[in-house]
Amino acid sequence: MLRDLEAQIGDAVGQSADVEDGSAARRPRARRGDGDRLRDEILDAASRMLGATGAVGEFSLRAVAREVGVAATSIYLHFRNLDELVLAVKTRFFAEFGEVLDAAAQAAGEEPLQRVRARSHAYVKYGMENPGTFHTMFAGEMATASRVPSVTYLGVEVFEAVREEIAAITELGADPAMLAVHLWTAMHGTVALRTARPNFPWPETAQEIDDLVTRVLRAP
Amino acid sequence: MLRDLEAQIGDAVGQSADVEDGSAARRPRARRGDGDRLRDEILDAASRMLGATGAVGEFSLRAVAREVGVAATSIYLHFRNLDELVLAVKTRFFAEFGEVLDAAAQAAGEEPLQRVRARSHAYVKYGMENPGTFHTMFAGEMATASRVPSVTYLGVEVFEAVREEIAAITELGADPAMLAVHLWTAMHGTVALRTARPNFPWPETAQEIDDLVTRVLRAP
DNA sequence: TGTACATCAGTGAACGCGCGTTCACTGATGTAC
DNA sequence: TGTACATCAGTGAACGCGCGTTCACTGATGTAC
Repeated sequence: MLRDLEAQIGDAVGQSADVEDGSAARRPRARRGDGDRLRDEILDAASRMLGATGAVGEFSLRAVAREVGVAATSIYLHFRNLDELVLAVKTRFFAEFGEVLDAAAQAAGEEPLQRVRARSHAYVKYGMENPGTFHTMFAGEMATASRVPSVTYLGVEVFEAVREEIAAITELGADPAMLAVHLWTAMHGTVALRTARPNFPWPETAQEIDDLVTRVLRAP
Repeated sequence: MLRDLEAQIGDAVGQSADVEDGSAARRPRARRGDGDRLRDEILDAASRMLGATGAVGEFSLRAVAREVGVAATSIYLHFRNLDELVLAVKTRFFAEFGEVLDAAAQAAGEEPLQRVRARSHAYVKYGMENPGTFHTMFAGEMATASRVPSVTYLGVEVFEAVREEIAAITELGADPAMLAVHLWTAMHGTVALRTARPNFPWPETAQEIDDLVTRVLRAP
């Protein structure tokens, strides 16, 4: 009862009475049947954190719980362990990444070469603007220490989409799958190297991508 | 005295008497003026560990000390902190990497295109065979949590060497620096993607590299 | 040739911290009767 | 319309662990006299 009163006063003042530690305020508990809301909030917080830093030092189960404003144990209500949470984040990242690339291709019209070109630019743009996200998606087992095996095929749609568009370009005189791997490799390498060596005097990005795409795809 | 006796017995039997915990046996202390020997041993152990795993879970100052068979505090006799040790390892890795690439170019003869080709194959081969080393060299600040800034230009020789060889190829009709970046990017991406997605149906490596080099370097 | 002493090459206990995970619990809320 | 009760949505203390770093120390060995 005393606690209720304190809480009301706290709410009236716009803050809870005894929280002064700088972390997110204790979040209100969900309504009955609405329990999955916390799952979303955890996923949101984890995505935000992994997207920002690429997971290095600050990411941990406890850190996610702090960010959400919830007890560390509450994570276990929705994810079996940390690896499962990270896998969920990766899956979400890849879905978003795929949508961004598809939207870029869509905006480029019907001509398959232009679509591939747009896709390539979007790939690098996304990677450069979201290095944490990119790192989380691709650094995989090596960097995340996440031993979830199912990551193996995450991101295959990215490849499939570009392979199909390349196959639609006539007179290439080469295996579209090979060319798709070339392009994927080149775009991925561009992002990886540039984020790893930000101070190197790289050529202007758009020009490099255009030149790479042209060289990889032109007929002999 | 009793300890000396025990040690002698231990040596005679081929193991030290009271060490049974599975870690490396306590190493003998260096002779007077020979103190830098420990520095080398620490560097060796750290290189071995980072080269094997790419640093993820198992690497730590204390783990290095255990591997060497020395008290954790002894590391501080030779390195100011963990970051400095990691930087020393990276520097060593890049020196070795550069030598491997140079040797490959050397073995390919005088023809610059063949040298570039050999360099490219060696780049990918080294990366695929030493994923931990590769990751340590390039994942940099993002994955290692090492905030040493001087890493920025580590590996520039790798670029410089290939740029010069490309410049020596006549009738390219393009900026050699741009082409060198293309190749570096492509080889780097090949290693990065293949180690990140080992189960993807990649084309045969040598063939892909040859095709990539040809496409990137051929005149219009 | 002997010996006091400075130096070198380390050691070991302790610190405070954050981590993943377990366990038993709490208290609000919807529902069956 | 009232109320007992099951369920839901969490909490909080505790565990054992390994970490980076500090501090005061130890004991062998070379060297100056």
